[in-house]
Amino acid sequence: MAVNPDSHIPIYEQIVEHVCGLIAAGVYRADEALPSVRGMALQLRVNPNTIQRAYQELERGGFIRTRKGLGVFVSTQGATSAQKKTENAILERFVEGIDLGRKTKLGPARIQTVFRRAMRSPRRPADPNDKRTET
Amino acid sequence: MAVNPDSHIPIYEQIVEHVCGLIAAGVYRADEALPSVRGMALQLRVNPNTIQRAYQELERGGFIRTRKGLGVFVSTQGATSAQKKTENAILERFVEGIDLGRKTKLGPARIQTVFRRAMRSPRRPADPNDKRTET
DNA sequence: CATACTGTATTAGTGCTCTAGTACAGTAGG
DNA sequence: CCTACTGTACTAGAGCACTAATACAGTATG
Repeated sequence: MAVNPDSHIPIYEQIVEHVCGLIAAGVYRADEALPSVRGMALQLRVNPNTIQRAYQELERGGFIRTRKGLGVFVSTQGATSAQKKTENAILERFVEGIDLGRKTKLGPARIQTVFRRAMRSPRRPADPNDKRTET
Repeated sequence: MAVNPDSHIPIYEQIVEHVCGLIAAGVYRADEALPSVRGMALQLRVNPNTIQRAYQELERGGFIRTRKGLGVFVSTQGATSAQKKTENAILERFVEGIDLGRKTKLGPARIQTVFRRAMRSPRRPADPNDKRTET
């Protein structure tokens, strides 16, 4: 994963969504340790404080548990919570798009066509408006 | 339309998308005048400069033409351009959502289910539209 | 020309994000 | 105990995006 500093979405939020996705996908499992604050900061080339803020939000969301001196661990219900959150995020994106379509008087059929096209597109191509980036 | 100042999307960009949608929908037709910078500012309760910036971007995108002392007008190809742009915006939202789903290992069927649910939801403004009822 | 409307430019201020440095607190292991 | 690793807290500052106020410039009309 690489952070996109040009996005209007703050870096710490990009990280939150990224890590949340990894937990939801089962890359990090319950009770498994995530990279340390400093380690992750090195890895993503951002300031440790930025990571800390992301981890704070993840803890507030109940996805992880942090323990001083030990590290950061996926919480027991982390995976299911993350999955729920991610599904909400997906729903939100879809509703946003559909809303746009309705506003410009596109019919449902047309909107669905666009969706099918989106399903076919393999992966997000590099975009100036991109909100998240890949590893 | 109500602007959402709490969004991480800048107000001027919200306005750009909004006006673009109106043009695409045919609410404003070719050569028709849009509300003046100051008029729109009053209407949306934002600073005229914010409107100006939105109009600047719309002009750069070729959707409108501005003339000192006269006003702002929908360009000849404004509608078709706006439709194209809007469809791209929709596609982008969909791809974003789908991408999220893929990252969390959701199958296509599951993703489509979420989409259907989104299609059913009548309207979901990500912002409280009725947050303040000023004059 | 005077007025009143248009859009434009410039400058300033506010708030948020991010970075940086430093210090503190808990745990593990030699 | 000492060291080295964990997370945490705090302060200060730079940079940037957004907003705001004000002054400038062009057009129409009487």
